[in-house]
Amino acid sequence: MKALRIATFNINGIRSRLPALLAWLERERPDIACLQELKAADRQFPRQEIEAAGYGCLYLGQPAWNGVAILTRDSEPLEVRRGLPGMQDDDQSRYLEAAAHGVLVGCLYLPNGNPQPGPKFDYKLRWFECLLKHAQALYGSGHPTILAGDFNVVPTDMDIYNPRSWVKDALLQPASRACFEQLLAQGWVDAIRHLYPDERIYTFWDYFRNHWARNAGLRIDHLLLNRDLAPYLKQAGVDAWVRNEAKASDHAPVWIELSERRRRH
DNA sequence: ATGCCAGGCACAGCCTGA
Repeated sequence: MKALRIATFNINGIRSRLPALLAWLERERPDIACLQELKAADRQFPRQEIEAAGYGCLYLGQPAWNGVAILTRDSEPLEVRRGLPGMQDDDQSRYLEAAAHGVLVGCLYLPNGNPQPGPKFDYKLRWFECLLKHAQALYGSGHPTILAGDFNVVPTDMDIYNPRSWVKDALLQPASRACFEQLLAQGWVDAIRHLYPDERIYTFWDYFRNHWARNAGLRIDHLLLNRDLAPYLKQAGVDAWVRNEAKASDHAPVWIELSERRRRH
């Protein structure tokens, strides 16, 4: 394993946010970047600009909504899968899987699920069940694997500034949290929480109510490592400076750094 | 209980996000 930096970023519109994306790539130089909420059809994806920045890319878009991409520095990602197994008739672009830099990467944009209860929440749980099934296979695959993306789940009350005002939100529902806990029960390591067990760390601050200035955030973007990759985890963090820029996405990038050698067992 | 801000599209008010 070579030292790697892997990031996930819900960009909230890759076309309107392209200058911010390029500035972030240039400053942070992630080896692998998973993007969500492209809000662009494939023919609108800014491939040339991203390649000019030194990144190969795979993308699964659709007009106006959703959309995921995997960017790899100085290389071409090898596509493994587009779409989640069991969701073949899903018309929403939410999952892309690729191999790059010796790692298998699943880039996901889990459904929001609001309002709940209702069909959108049912769809979220159905999608999550398919993810759990696929994640189980990936976990024991023998390949160093990461699941990265916007999971649209606040895992615990420590992952939100104030759960009371969100108690009815799909992101905090016991059923949503139970699915996330099932991922952890499979053995996946939540990189941020593993390295910072007691800290309040957020990845999303909505545009309402001055939440960014008040640091009233949620942690919903996650990087999960399987048993073959977790021993290499060295560092993790949030590029909060991105959220402070003009016309920023409501999410900030989250990243991990892997070391060349195993660090733990 | 609802709107708040923002992107995208049908380019004018909706729909969606979380």
